[in-house]
Amino acid sequence: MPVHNQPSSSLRLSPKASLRITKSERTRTAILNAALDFVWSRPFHEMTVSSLMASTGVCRAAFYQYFSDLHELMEALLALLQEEIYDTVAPWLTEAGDPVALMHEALDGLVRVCYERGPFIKAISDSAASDKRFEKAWEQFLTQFDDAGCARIKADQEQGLIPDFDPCSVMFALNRLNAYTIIDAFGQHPRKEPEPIREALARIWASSLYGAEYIGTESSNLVRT
Amino acid sequence: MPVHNQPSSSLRLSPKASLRITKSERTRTAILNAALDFVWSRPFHEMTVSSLMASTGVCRAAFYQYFSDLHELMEALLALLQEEIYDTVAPWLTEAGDPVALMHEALDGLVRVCYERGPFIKAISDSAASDKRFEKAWEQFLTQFDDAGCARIKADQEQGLIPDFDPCSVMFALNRLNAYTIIDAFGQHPRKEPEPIREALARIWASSLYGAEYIGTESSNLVRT
DNA sequence: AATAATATCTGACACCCTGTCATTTTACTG
DNA sequence: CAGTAAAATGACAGGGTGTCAGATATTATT
Repeated sequence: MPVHNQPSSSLRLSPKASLRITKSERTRTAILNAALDFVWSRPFHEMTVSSLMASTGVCRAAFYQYFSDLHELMEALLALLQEEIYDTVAPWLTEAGDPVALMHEALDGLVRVCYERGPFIKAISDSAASDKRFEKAWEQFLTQFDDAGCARIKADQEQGLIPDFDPCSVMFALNRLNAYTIIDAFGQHPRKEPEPIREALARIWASSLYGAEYIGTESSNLVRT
Repeated sequence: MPVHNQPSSSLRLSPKASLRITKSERTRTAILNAALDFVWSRPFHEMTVSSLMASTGVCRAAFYQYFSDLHELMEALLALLQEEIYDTVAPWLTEAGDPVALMHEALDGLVRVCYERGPFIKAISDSAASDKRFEKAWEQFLTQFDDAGCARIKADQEQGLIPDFDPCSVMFALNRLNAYTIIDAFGQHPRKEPEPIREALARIWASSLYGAEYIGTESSNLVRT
């Protein structure tokens, strides 16, 4: 078993903390963990139901008791990622406070989390290329941030903090910037260094939204509410 | 056969203008055209050697006389796209002149071409998810623009037109911005409207590189050399 | 603790796609 | 209009998928 400097085990699932752990729960978790292990070190397109079930010790056909196919499994994993990322960037999206500082914090957190999960996120994105249903799930994952970010821009535009432009298309573009810069930079071994990537994203977001003077990480003097 | 407002036939290949058109050339072109037709209306992952050869009238096994697999075929198509796109954006990358105006022209052309080829470009990108070799070709395709754009930024930084930041990571990010914004916006039917996308990209590039005052399409007053 | 009921697992099957090969058919060349 | 080289063909093995009836293990009941 290959060793990596960032063990995928950090994302391994532990069985639910319920009193009775049914065999079903254990098997399902074993399959999810086998998938997480797999995509940490090998590309998604090499993952087969056979290879996955081989590493759980359960017969291949049992897989279909838990997932209708590999893409449904990936959908379960995407849900985990979605939650983790949303928690990280939520402050800029929803909370009141200095918008520039919150934006920088959101980008910091995003880069940190996605650097950790790099190859896993790439696997998610890759698997969207080969399944209509999952492609829609991935699209919705991105759209969620489009909508939330768009609302945030609108709010800041009303306060005069952001110049008047079409918030939807700019947010659409900035979210693809983040998603795919991160996937291309952190999706394969060896991953690129996170710090220059964070700086590049921060620069682009800051200058596009709030203007050149807010490019640094330090918080602005803009006070809200 | 479904009808689209942007016929894929605009990209169809015609047999080379040589005196003798061998049967081999005709078959090869027929396969490439079958692939172009296919990916215009259906996702790449549904494309099979069988389905392709069925629409050429030639036996499936003949496919392997021309390409070792579907991804090698896609590599041939990527080469076409690469040429077309490079020609469009080359002015900003290489020529002397007002850098801001040239950048806007490059983005104009890029959006125009990629809107035309939308679903085809998405097929290229999708196919990179399922083959190590082709993934490298796609990566090189992007890296080519990273390198050229990075050199351009450096040159403009030396002239004081662009502030001092790490040109490589910013160019890396801006190219992913373009590539995947375009793929997500124009890759499926119905495609998004091109104009708002163009504006969003232009705004982000202009403000990130040259500053907020050069966001409009009109050329700047900066004169070079 | 024994047994009934239910949940989980299993091996075997048909299906589809791939890539290869010996062979046949077709096209180019002199 | 041959003769040779190129192209196309059908058949094959290999490997992956998803399903099912039947076997086995787990849980619940008395």
